[in-house]
Amino acid sequence: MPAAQEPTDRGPAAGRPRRGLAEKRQSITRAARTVFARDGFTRASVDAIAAEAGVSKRTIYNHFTDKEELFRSVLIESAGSVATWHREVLSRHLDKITDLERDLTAFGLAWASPPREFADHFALVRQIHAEAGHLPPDVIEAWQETGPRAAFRQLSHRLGELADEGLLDVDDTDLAARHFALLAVSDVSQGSLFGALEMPESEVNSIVATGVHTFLRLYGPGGTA
Amino acid sequence: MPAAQEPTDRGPAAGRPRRGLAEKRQSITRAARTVFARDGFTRASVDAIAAEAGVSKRTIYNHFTDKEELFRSVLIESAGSVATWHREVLSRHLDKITDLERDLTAFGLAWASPPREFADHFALVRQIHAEAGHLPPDVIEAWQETGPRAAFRQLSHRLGELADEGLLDVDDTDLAARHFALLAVSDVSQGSLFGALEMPESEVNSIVATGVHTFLRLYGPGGTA
DNA sequence: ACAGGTAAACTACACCGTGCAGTGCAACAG
DNA sequence: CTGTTGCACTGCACGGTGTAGTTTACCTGT
Repeated sequence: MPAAQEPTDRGPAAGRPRRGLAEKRQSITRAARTVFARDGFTRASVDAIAAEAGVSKRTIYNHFTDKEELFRSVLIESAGSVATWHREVLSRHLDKITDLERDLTAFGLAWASPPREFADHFALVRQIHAEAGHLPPDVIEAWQETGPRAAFRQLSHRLGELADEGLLDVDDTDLAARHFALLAVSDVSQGSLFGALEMPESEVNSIVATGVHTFLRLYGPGGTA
Repeated sequence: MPAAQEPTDRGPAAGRPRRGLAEKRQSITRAARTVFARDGFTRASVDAIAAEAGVSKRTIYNHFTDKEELFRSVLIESAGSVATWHREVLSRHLDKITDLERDLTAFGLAWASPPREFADHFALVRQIHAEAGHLPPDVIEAWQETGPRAAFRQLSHRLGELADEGLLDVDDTDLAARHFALLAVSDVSQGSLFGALEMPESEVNSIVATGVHTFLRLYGPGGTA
């Protein structure tokens, strides 16, 4: 429901939707994402979001009926943008394989240490986990679908292709994707309390490298170590 | 809830601290754990906790200076009791090995599906993750130490022993413990949104079994598949 | 052993201050 | 005319306190 609908087609002759209009909405959701990520739904105040967005509180209620609707919008939008980013990363590192372990490691590293712009998002994910009991199930469902599951499917698909090319020895691509995520990424996530704590880059490197290595022990071609 | 530390026998020349009254404190922390787990720190109201505990709000402020101090107490107490439970589970399934894969699977299953009484705790953990940025670092540190890290150390130690007995092929026991936790338990956790969502028992069984099987492909003796 | 005393612990309830979601409205800008 | 702003304002929920009165657990005196 909160997807990127917005027909916004006001009037025939009246001319295009005012340019500043949609941008306001975006600056609101951006600010909201930051504040929600930092403070959580309950602690975050609409006034704080308005301030962060450089917008009057009234304008927020002009675009969103509710604090909760705002939250939901932020959720899905954020999941979408991260899924896009994830697809890029996947494509950048895994489209052309030169050295499998090297490329997988680079991919895992990029995945495990997202750019600052997406740090908000992962804090937001922690909020979702905590709030799950207070969120409508369909919202959670929508988030999972556009976010993590989409990312998973892409990885799974690509691993399948690599297997077809003989670079990997995989029969259950979904399982392999899960294992890659667990070994290379979740290990980092858990160590850093899911992004809540800082982790020295060297340690991230080490964990990802070990994770990828382990992954290849499981799925490397020829069952080699 | 933790060990049996309250004999309740009013045997000798009584005690300085009144007996029946001191247990109010425990009913408060128990109720607080439930409410904090369900609603999170911010959303949870002291009045709600008082009601849940069957105690007047004033009594709570009689035992704890602060809502935050109450939260901290709940945190550490809960982590401790779960660590105890975890030690029991580990001991029950891994003290005597008859069939390694079978025993490991039973252990992972027990770990991944804690009894109802501890459901609160894991909800609480999700709250910690979300609140991490608003929690004093020493509190987080204390929680990690008495909780997850303690559990980890035990598992790591036991895996080392099993390796010594030739049942496993492990050189880095910490890494092996992490891998076991990731493959057998985290996979379940993530699928169920860390306990926020229900997961059919059959799926839990399947995931754990697969995880243990994979673990043994990595660490099984003789490097067998 | 039992009546009564004592103080600590507890309760009920009113109360303060504050912060916050959400609204109404008049003035203003493209 | 549509969207925005600033601001005042309502209503409410909550953290925390003060207090006066009641219960409880223990300690006596007889």
